[in-house]
Formats: sequence, C-alpha cells, structure tokens
Amino acid sequence: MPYRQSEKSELRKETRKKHILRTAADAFSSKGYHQTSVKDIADASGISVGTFYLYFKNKEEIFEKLYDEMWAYILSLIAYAEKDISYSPSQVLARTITANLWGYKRFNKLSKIMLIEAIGINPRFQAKYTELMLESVSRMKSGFSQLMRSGSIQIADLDVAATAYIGAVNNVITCLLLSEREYNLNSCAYSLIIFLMQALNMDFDRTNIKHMIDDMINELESNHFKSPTQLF
Amino acid sequence: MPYRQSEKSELRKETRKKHILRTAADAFSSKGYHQTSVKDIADASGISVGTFYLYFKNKEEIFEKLYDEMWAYILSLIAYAEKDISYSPSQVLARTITANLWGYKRFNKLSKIMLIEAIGINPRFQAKYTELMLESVSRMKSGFSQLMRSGSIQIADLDVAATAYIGAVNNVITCLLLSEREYNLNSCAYSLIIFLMQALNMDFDRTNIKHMIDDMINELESNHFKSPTQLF
Amino acid sequence: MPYRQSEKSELRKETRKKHILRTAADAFSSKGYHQTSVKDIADASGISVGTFYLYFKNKEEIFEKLYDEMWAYILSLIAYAEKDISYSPSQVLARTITANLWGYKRFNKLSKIMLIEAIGINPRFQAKYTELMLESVSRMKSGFSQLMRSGSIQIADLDVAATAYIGAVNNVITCLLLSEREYNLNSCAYSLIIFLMQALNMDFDRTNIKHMIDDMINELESNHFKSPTQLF
Amino acid sequence: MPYRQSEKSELRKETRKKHILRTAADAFSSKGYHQTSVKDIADASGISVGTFYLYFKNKEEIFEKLYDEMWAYILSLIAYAEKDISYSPSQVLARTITANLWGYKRFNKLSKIMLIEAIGINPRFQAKYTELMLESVSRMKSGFSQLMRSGSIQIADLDVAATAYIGAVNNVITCLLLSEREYNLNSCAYSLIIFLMQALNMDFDRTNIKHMIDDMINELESNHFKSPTQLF
DNA sequence: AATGAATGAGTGTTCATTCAT
DNA sequence: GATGAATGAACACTCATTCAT
Repeated sequence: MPYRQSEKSELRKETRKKHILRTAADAFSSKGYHQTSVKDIADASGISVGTFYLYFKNKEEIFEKLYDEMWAYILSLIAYAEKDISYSPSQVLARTITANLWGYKRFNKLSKIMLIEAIGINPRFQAKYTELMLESVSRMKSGFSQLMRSGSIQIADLDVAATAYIGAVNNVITCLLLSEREYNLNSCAYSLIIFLMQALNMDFDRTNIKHMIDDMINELESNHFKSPTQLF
Repeated sequence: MPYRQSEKSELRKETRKKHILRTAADAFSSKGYHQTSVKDIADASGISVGTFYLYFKNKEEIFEKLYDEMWAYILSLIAYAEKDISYSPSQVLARTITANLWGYKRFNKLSKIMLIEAIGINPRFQAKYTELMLESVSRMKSGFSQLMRSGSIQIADLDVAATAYIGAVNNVITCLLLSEREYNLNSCAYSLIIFLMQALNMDFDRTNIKHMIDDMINELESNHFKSPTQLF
Repeated sequence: MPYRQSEKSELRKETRKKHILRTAADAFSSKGYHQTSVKDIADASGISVGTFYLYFKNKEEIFEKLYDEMWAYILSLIAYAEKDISYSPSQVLARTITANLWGYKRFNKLSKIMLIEAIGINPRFQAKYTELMLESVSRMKSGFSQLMRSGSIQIADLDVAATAYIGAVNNVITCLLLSEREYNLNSCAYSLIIFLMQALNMDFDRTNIKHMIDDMINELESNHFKSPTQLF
Repeated sequence: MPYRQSEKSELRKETRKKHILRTAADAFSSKGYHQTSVKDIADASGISVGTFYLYFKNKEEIFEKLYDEMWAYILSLIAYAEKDISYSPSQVLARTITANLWGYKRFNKLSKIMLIEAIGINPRFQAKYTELMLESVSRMKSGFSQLMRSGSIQIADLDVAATAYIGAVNNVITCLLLSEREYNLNSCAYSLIIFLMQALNMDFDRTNIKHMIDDMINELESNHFKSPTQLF
C-alpha cells in the first residue's frame, strides 16, 4: 500500500520537522544564531547532521522558517484581536496590544530571535526584517488613517506615529525579554495601552480597558491560540 | 629629538587609528559584523592584517570601541540639549528628541551598528546592549518621576512609559536608517515630539515646538557637535 | 543492522586513527614538533585537515597520545623483563637493559620524540617529561634499595645512582638514534650492561650475560611485543 | 679622532651585545625558545626590536651564540680540570666531574637551554647538538683509550662507555635542574664520581676523592672562572 | 646608531555542507 | 530514509623580520 505508507511517512516527516524546529528555537534563543552550530541542533534533536539536511536546505532556512512561523503566529493573534467588529476602536487597540504582549510572552524564546537576533544575521535577513517592519508600519498606517478620518485619534503624521507606536510596543517586549525578570502581563499591558492611547490622543475609559485586557487574556488562554496548529 | 618624533608619531598613530575605525564602521554597517573579516577591514584601510592588530587587540575590540564612541556621542548630545535650565519641560523634551534624531542622522552608519547590529553579535554584546538600554530607561524614569511630581506629565507607570518612549524614538530612527530613503529631519522630529508629548499627556504649544526644533538644529549644525573631537 | 555497521565503522575509525598516529610520528620525528603543521600531518595521512580534528582534539593531543603510547610500551617491556622471579638480580638487569634498547630500536622514530623532542615543546610537556623521569628514578631507586640491603650492589647514593643509571641508558639510546648509523644491538647491550654492573659494583658472569641478552632478544622477537596491540 | 671613537663604540657594542645575550638567556630559560619572542628579549633588554637585529642576524643566531658560549665555558672548565699533569687519572676524573657539575650549577639557566631545550628547536640545532655530543664522546673515548692501555680502567667498549658516561653526568645535572630543588653539590659530585669510577672499574681512594672535590670547588670559586671573560 | 611601525606569510582550529554506505 | 565521516574554505590571530625616519 504505497499510498498509505507515503501518507504515514509524510506525517512522520512533518512531526519530525516540527520537533527539529522546536529544538532549534531553543538552541538559537539560548546561544544565538552564530553560536549555534548545525551539529548542536542535530544533537539536541536526537538526529544526525545528515538528517538535518534532509529536512532543511541549510542553517539559514531553518532560521527563516522559525522566523516566518513566529511572524505568522503574531499576525494571527492580531487578526483575532481585531476580527470582532462589535468593539470600539479603543477596545480593539487594547485587545491588540494585549494579544501582542501575550503572544511574545507565550513564545518567549522565539520572540528573542525575532526581535533581537534576526537583524544582524546577514544582509538577507536585514532586508527581510526591514520588509516586515515596513509592512507592519504600513498596516498600522491604514488603521490609523481610518481612525483619523473618523476623528477617533489625532496625530501629526501617520508614518511617524505608526513607526513610533510599533517601536514602543516592541521595545517594551524586548526589555521584558532582555531583563529576564518575571513581570505581570496585565499591568504591563495596561500601562502600555494608556501610553499609546494618550499618544494617539484617543478617548478611553480606564475601567473598560482593564476589562478588555482581562477578557482578551481569558480568550487567548482558553482557546486554540494556546497551542496553535502552527509551530507549537 | 626623540620628544618631537614621539609626539609626531603619536599623532600619526591616532590619525591612523581613527582612519581604521572609520573604515571599519563602513565595513561593519554595509556587510554586518560577522560578514566582515579583519582582512576586509585591513584591505579597506590600506593596511596589513598585522598592522590592524597593532592598533586593536582583536576584532571585538574595534567593534566595541565604535559602539562606545557612538554611545558617548549621543549622550553628549542629550546632555547638551538638557543643560540650559531656562527651558520648560516640553521645550527640553523637544530639544532632546531633536538632538537624538540629528545625532543618528549625522552618523548614519554607526547608528545602524548601535541600534541594529550590536545585539546579536554575541552574549557579551547582548549583555552590554541590555545594560545600556536599562541605563537609558533608568535615566528616563528619573526625569519622568520629577515631571510627574510637578504635574507636567501624566502616565500610568514610569517603567513602561520610559521603555515605550525610548522604543518609539529608536524605532523611528531605525526605520529611517533601514528604509534608506531621504527624509526631512525637521518634520520627523516634529511628528515624533507631538506623539511623545501626547503620550505623556503633556501641555505643549505646537508653534513653540517648531521653533525649538529649528533652534536646536541650528545650534547643533553651527557648533562643535558638527565635527566633534571624538571619532569623526 | 546498525550494530554491525557501528562495529565496522568503529573498527575503521580505530584503524584510521592509528594510521594518522603513525604518520604523525614520522612527521614529528623527521621535522620536529614545531616544524610540523597539522596540514602536514593531514596531507601525509591522505586526509583533510577537518578529518584530523575528527580524530584528535588538537595538535598537542596527538603528540601526547604518541608520547603516552611509547611510554606505556617501554614500561610493558620492562615489566615483562622483570616478571620472571627465577632470574638473579644481574640477570634481571641484563634482561631489562636489553629490553629497553630493543624497544627503542624497534620504534626508532617514536623514540626520538620521547627522548629528544618532548622536553622543549612547551612548559606542560616539560612538566610531563620531568614527572615521568622522576617516576623512573623513583622506581629505579626502590629496586636499588632492595639490592643494597641484600648486598648485591654497592653504591654511594640511591638517588644519584638511579639518575646516572637512567641517563647512561638513555644517552646510549639517544646517540644511537641521533647518529643514524646501523649498530649491533647485541654488542651495544652487552657493553652497556657491563658498564652499569660495574657501576653498581655487582657480581656478574660475562658469558651468562651474553646468554641472557640472546635469550631476551629471542623472546622479544618471537612474542607479541613484536607487534603489540598498542600503537603499531 | 675617528679611531678612538670607533674603539669606544666598538666596546659599547660589545657590552650591549653581552647585555642582550644575558637577558635572552634569562628569557629562553624561563619560557623556552619557542615561547620567547624577539620582542620579549628586546623589551627585557630595554632596547627596540630594530636594535636587536643590529646585534644579531636573527632569533636563531642569538640562541646559537648562547649555546656556543655555554659550551665553550664548560669546555674551558674541563680543560682547566685536566691541565695539571701532576694528578692521577682518578684524581683528574674527580676534578672533571666536579667542574662539570659546578659549571652547570653556576649557569643554571643556560644549562637548561643546552641540555634540554636545544635538541628540539629545529633540525639544524638537532644536527649541532648531535655533532657536539659525538665530539664529546670522541674526546672521552680517546681519554679512555689511554687509560685502558695503561690499565687504569677496564671497560667492554670505548664507544658505549663514553656515551654512557656522558649520559650519566648529563642526566644527573638535568634532573637537578628539572627538579628545581636545592642540592648539595659536594655530595652529588661524590656519589656520581663513585658511580662512574666503579663503572670504569678504576681504583680509587674515597677520602682522596673527597679532598679532590673540595679543592676543585675551592679553585673554581676563587679564580676567574667565577666571572669568566666569556659571557658572564 | 637606533627606532618601532609595518608587514604578510603562516598556523591552529571551526563548521556548514556533502555523500558513500 | 538515515547516517556521520569527510571535506576544505574560511577565519582570527602571531611574530620574525624589514626599513623609512
């Protein structure tokens, strides 16, 4: 039964690939890209170096795969946070920021890779990082653009505001990751949201925001985001 | 006359060291730390590998030197922006942000190194980056703390606000550097300042801020910051 | 069948390791430790530099391995020469010296390494050499001590006698190796034994000693020492 | 007065050359030939690298010079010990061995170089060492040859006896140097002399030998050998 | 004569990638 | 599919020697 066998082996292959990806994520984030050798990953995965190259074209590819998975995951969180049209702009913003922080905290190790390690690896990755960053800025801009038109926010320049907004969020995450101390997601999210809403000159209700954060975290914790179909 | 000779050769040595530093800055920022070999730097500097090691203990040292120089330069700009006590808080903030943006633009290449490349080089540099980042956050916090007590600003949490603030500034700079397109410093600074002042819930006068930016840029362009005694 | 394969490859690995060791012994003894590069050894072994490092941690390790093997081999010869308790002291001495000379002649190249090259390589090796030399002196002393008590020998000082004795033997070997001319092992051994027995003021029977030398050489030639399990 | 000036500068040059030689002897013996760089010697001598090359063709030359000086010094001691024809063979032997031990002790550091370091430096030095060793053996042989004819000694083979004899002496010295502990020259010399006289089957008077040793040491300590015209 | 900055060939070692089994 | 031995280009760094001043 070649068909079934192939199906089974295909499955096995996917499972193993995920296993290697997970192991590599650990290795990269604890030692850094350049300090992690392919042999390190193979050893930690319990496979041989040769087998590694059966699953990934080269070292760069596995890193990129990891990068892409993480990125897709964060995007899916944001999409989820934004999808319910019944929320007000400030509520959506609160949900989005909360989702962002929660996502990075959830995948602590990969986050370090994405936000910190990636840029310096090589020119190709710098280009990729730049592209994704500009893409984010662009998406943010179109969001802000609508809010501006509806008078929900007031900012001097779409581009700069979007960039600053993303930088603020990312740096809070990065510093939390770098400082390696425990932190309260809830209160961090709250302070950051207040900061950003003020920055956008947006009306908001502190109590309502607190509720939004709580609700969002509950949703994330209870549903499939906790163990998504993607990487982990 | 050994004295004069030594004096002359000492000068020559310093000149050459700066020349190598400048060349290395170019190389690192265009190819990245890991993709730049000592031989690359030597070749680009018109010296031999051996000579490189006459001036620097190793590859890491020259990078760190570059890093420290840049950092010291940015700090000196900030110190300058803050030193005149006749300015109001919002004016000081406007001056500081302007100085920051101006400084990074002035040293385009080195900026890329500092803000982008450094973190991923190796654990030692990650630690160094972390330390300096936390130091910045800390300084920012104590500034915010005073402004809070005097009622000039209103934020939810000192730590988060300081981190978000720095992240906003750095990301605007980074994106400007990464996108590699020309931009108007004046208007970028203005939009960013507005964004941050709103974030801090600070009173401000748009016209006055525009003046502050213009003045600050004029001061920087006309005085010794344009060609400081440090690296360049 | 992974077991067999592993078994086979394990064997292959050992074979190759011995091959490299042998080649390195040649290289070191003909050009000296410092004049022999890892590439030299790799080239002479018909392997790549990378492969060398698959088998040995570094250049020092292969040298030390060679050194230890040779030392162990010589010790095993001496142990063999001494083990039969039916021999008289002078007979044992004759057998031991013969075994020593035979062993060094048998492994001409390695001998040069052990007796000549090793000391000057670096402080670590000097320490190692010193230690082994003092160990030899110490073993010799305890042998002499017994012979003194039984009145078989008469010497002024155990320490000096043991040191002089070893020096005499080693220098005869060294000079034979350095002069690179053919020599008659039998007669060299005989003259050296007479010299040493006289030095210890020991009774001996010239004819019997000649027999001892002949027998010992026959034993060594015919049994497993000729191609020991160790290095060669 | 060009003549006088040249004379003076010639003297100065010689003085400085000796100074460098002395410093180099220290350096080589404490760190080993390969671990000592030309810069090390220059720094320790208080001169520049360039000046070093004004006095010596290269690193090898200074080492060889040191080697030759030491050798010449030891030979001069032996010549002195042998020159008084009023002594009996056993007395001469006692004086020679004593002089040898005294000489090496006197120049502790250089001794380490000569007896230990030199052989492994490079093929050229190995050849040189071999040559000098064979020369020593040869001289020893002709001495033994005479003593054999006159019936003063009885040995099985001139070559082997001479080689063993030299090896015994050198190893005693080497071990004393390597073990780095204080030792009593007088008693070491005595034990070694007894060992060697027995080895040569020579008649001797223990009391007389002790006197010879004492006298020889006194002569060496009191006359110009203490600070010879040569190197030190 | 004296300097010491400059050189660059040479060394030990690593590691991403390949390929015979 | 799976292995892991083999590869060799690449790299950081050293140091004996030269030579312009």
